[in-house]
Amino acid sequence: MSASLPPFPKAGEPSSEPLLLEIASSADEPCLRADAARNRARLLEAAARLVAEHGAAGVTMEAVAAAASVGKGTVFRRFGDRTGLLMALLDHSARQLQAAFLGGPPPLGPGAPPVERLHAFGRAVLRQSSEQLELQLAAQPEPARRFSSPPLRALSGHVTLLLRQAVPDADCVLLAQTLIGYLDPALIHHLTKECGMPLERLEAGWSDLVARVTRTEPPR
Amino acid sequence: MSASLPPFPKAGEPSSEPLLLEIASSADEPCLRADAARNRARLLEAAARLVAEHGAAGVTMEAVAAAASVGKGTVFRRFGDRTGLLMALLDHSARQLQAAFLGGPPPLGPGAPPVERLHAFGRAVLRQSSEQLELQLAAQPEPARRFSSPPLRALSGHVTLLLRQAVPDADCVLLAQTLIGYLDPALIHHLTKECGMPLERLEAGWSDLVARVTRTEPPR
DNA sequence: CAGGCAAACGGACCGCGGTCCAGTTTTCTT
DNA sequence: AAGAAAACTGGACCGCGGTCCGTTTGCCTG
Repeated sequence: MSASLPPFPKAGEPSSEPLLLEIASSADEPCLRADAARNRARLLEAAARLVAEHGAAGVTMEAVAAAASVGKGTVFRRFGDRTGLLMALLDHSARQLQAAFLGGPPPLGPGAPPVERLHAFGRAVLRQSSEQLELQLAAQPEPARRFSSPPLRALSGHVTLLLRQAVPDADCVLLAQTLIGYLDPALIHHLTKECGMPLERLEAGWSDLVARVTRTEPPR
Repeated sequence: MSASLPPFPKAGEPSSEPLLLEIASSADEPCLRADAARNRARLLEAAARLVAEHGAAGVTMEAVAAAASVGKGTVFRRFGDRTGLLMALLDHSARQLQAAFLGGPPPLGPGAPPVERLHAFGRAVLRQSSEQLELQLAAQPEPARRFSSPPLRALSGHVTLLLRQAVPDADCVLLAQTLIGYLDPALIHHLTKECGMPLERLEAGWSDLVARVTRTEPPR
C-alpha cells in the first residue's frame, strides 16, 4: 500500500458532513521543504509536457522522473502513486470549478434556485470533462476507491446539498450519486467517443434527468 | 494490445441494435481443440480456487497458470488478459441473470408491465452484485472500456428496451445508462462497505429512482 | 557558526501483467 | 497411414508501477 506518506496528515476527516463545504482541502500542502517544493513543480511541469507530447499513456513514472531530472522515488514520495500525480495535474481546474459553484456568480453559484443550479452544474461538469477527457480517464483510481477521491466527494456533496433543498424528503445522498454517475468521465467517453453522441445531447439528457429526479409527486 | 487472437473472429458486431437481444454471445467458444478445452477448464477451476483461498487480489496470472500446471502464455492466449479471465469467472452467473430477465417468469421476465420489470431488475442486479462484490470489482476493465463489455451492454440494452415501453418519448439510451450507473459494483461497494448503508436502502433508492425517472409529466 | 535531525533523495530491487516465438501436438487431407 | 497446415504450448523476456533503504540536504537551535 502507498499509505502513510509522512507529510500528508490526511486532514483528519471532519467526522460528520459539514453543512458548508470548505474549499476542499485547501490546506493540502503542509509547507514543503524548499528543494521538495522545487522538485514538485518540476515534476508537474514535466508531467504536463509529457501529456502534451505523448498523451496520457506516455506519462510513465520513470519518464516523468527523468524529464524532471529527479529520482523515481521522489515522484512516489510526492504524489503517492500514478493516480495521485495525474490528479495533481487536474487539481487546478478542479479547484476552479469548485470555486465557481461554491462562491461564483449564479446560476452556478449561490443565489439561483437549487434546480437552476443543478442544471448549470451538469453543464459545467460536462464541458470541463469533455476537454481533459483523456486525463480524466487516466486519473481514475482503481474501482474500489473511485468514489472516495476528494474532488469527487466535493462534487457529490454539493449535489446532495442542492437536492436537499429541491426535494427535501428524498434520499438525497443516493439521488446525488445517481446524478454524479451520469457525469462519470468514463460514461462521457463512451457516449461521445464510442457512440458518437454530440455533447449537446448529453447536456439535454442531464437537464431531462434533473427535471425527472426533482419532480415532487406523480401527476396521478 | 491483446487484439487479434486468431481463434476469436470477434463475432462481427451486429451493426445496429437488434430489437430482440440474443442470449448474449452464446456462440462465444468456436470449438476449441481438445487439449485447449481441457486447459481452459483447468484454468477456470484453478482461478476459482485461488479466489476462494486468497481473495481476488491473489489471482495472479502466474499463480493461476502454475496452479493449473500450464504455461503463462496459455492463460493469456485463452482469456486475453486478466480482466478476461475474471469475467469468464463471472460469466456463469451473468448468463443466468440474463436468462432470467430475458425469458424467466415475471416480474423479472416478460409478462409483467415494464416498470414492474425495472423494479425487479434492479433488485436482482443489486443482490447478485453484492454477493460477488470482490470479483465484480476486480473484473472491472480499464475505465475507457468499462461500458463496452458485452455483459454490461446486455444489461443496458435491456433497460433501454424496458424504458422505451415505459417512457417512449424520452432519450431512453441516456436514461438507461443513468440507471445502470446506479448499479455499478464500484458504487455498491462504496455505499455499502464504506458508507455502511444496508442493501435495503439501496433497493429502496432504486425503486425511488425508477419511479422518478418513469414519471410521465410534472404535476405543475 | 556548528551540529543534529527530520525530511527528502535516488536508484537498486521486486512482482506482475503482457508479449513473443521456437517447438510441440492435434486435426485435416488425400 | 502419412505428412503438412493449423492450433496450441510454455517459459524467457520486457516495461512499468511501486517499495526500500542507505545517503544527502535543508532547516532550526544553541
